[in-house]
Amino acid sequence: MSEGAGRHDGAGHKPRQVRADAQRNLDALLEAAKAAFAEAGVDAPVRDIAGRAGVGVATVYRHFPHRADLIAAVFRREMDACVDAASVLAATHEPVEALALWLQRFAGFIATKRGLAAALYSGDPAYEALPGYWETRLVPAIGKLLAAAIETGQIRDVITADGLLDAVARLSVPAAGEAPGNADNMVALLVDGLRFEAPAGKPAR
Amino acid sequence: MSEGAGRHDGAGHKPRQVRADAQRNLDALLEAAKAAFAEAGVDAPVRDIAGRAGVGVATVYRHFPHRADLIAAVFRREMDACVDAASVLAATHEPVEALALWLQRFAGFIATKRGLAAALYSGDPAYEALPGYWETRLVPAIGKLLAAAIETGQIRDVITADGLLDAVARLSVPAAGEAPGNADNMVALLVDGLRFEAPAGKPAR
DNA sequence: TCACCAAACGGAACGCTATTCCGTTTATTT
DNA sequence: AAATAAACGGAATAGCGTTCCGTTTGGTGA
Repeated sequence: MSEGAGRHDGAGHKPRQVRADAQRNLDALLEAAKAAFAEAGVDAPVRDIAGRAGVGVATVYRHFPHRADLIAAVFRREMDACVDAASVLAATHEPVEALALWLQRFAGFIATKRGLAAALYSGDPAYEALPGYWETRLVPAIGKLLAAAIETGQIRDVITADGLLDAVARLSVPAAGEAPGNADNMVALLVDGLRFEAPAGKPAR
Repeated sequence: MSEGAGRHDGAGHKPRQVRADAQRNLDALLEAAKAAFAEAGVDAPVRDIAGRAGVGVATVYRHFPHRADLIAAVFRREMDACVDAASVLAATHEPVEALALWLQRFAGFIATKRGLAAALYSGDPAYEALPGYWETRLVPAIGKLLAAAIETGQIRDVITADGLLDAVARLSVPAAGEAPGNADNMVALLVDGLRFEAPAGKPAR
């Protein structure tokens, strides 16, 4: 969220600071967009988002040249929050529980992304960088949780971080005409599957 | 041909035949839509499609209440063509070759459906019936080809018709930043994989 | 053959969207 | 406090799906 506001950058002659109100608006915008997308899917109109944030549409377009850029920014931001949650959970829970909790958190994250999967396949160049971000940030995060959980001997070492992440994501993408909340059950089942016949553990429940 | 139209309309009578021009326009429309979708993806504007077909937009909406209905109709129509191709290929080629050719045909079909996968996940109710159609028509078609090919002993019996169809479809969905034509290679590889160590065959190449 | 008429038509009109434009406001600097 | 460029809001533009409505036309019964 914070980036190095360069005091002496090589090229700039007049490194005027970013205006405080601009930064405030940017934050409000991202927050409003997140809420709007969760409520109405990624098709939420730009006007609505601008209205929620209490800014004009031009402000939206100043920060994000295209609507898709805003979507991508919100998505990245939420991925970052997921990544951060991983270390917090790792520090406050037993490894296996941390893994399970994080997967539920991640499933919830994906579940609110109605239409995002569709957008990703739309061919819009704004989304091209997202899969790379996924690899770079999420996979290492879950990788540590998974490794730690395996380390305890309570779950089996039968899946890669990448594979687990992908599976949970697919299970969590909302399908037409499916009861919501089912994804959570399926993810839990997955974790129980990992626990099954583990060297030092027993199946849950 | 034998009734006083409107006087006593018996049940099951056709008060009036479908007008010839209406049928012509419907055909032209489906053809134009198919071309437009192949060229510009499923987001092709209704106006463009109507223009290609030489009709007004109202004519489009008379036949298809919503744009999505037109997309679904074109999709179904092309699925039917695929299904028909299966029996033709089965009658004119050796079983294994027929299977391989049909899979290439199917891959080409999916490859032209830019944005269709996205549309399917959009939640639009017009698409809800398509997966069922898929199961009902395509799976039996490939099932026969696959069974016949296995029968020859030249390929292994290690995959279901459903699974094979699904795999080829996934391989063929155009991905952002991927070289086109790669899907064909991957599908060919899949067939070679089926041939590998088959009782009565040898790996291709 | 011809007159009739509902089915079918074309294109303008409507409402909603993303995106751009431009005159005004304001945070920051001097 | 004045100067100034960044940032602003909202109206304008452009393009979409969908609807409306006056006009045309293929089939039919006479």
